[in-house]
Amino acid sequence: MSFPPPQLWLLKSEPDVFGYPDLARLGRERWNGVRNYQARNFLREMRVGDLGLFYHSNAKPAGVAGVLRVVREAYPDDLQFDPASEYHDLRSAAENPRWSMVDVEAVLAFPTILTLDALRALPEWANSPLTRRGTRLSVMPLTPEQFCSALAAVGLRLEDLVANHL
DNA sequence: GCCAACGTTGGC
DNA sequence: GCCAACGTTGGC
Repeated sequence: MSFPPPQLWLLKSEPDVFGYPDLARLGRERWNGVRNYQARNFLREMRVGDLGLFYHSNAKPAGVAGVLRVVREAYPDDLQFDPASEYHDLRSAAENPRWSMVDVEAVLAFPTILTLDALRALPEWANSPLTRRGTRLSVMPLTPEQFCSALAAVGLRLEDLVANHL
């Protein structure tokens, strides 16, 4: 794999608002609207080339729908200064923006949704904020074991992902 | 700095 | 639609 090795992430979105198929159609999009400091800090750690799982929350079924890649590192979230947006933040100053976004591109749609139940069945995911009760973090780092076990659970291999889609 | 009230997340 | 769990706000 390339050097430095990419960091791995999981990013949640509600598919009724923006789902993996929307990203696949657009090719590339801003990941904006994150309004939680811990999640924002993870966005700021992302580097071009990092890979992420696109997770559908508040969905039937909830689960991972595809793989994405970071194509632009953190810069000010456009919506915080948009009065028409529900993500408008009056307390965010233009000279010191409070919220960040990255740009991501679609890499690969999972052949089927990897459901939350299926993730819970994977030992690698036992301690993830995703599966732990009561945590609502919308952007989180993944271990290589978590990432690869999720791929494997839908019949994908990291080598194939790298060879065919990156 | 405490903490009650409130708003949001997100599975069910 | 319910509601548990959590983060944020704001009075004190």
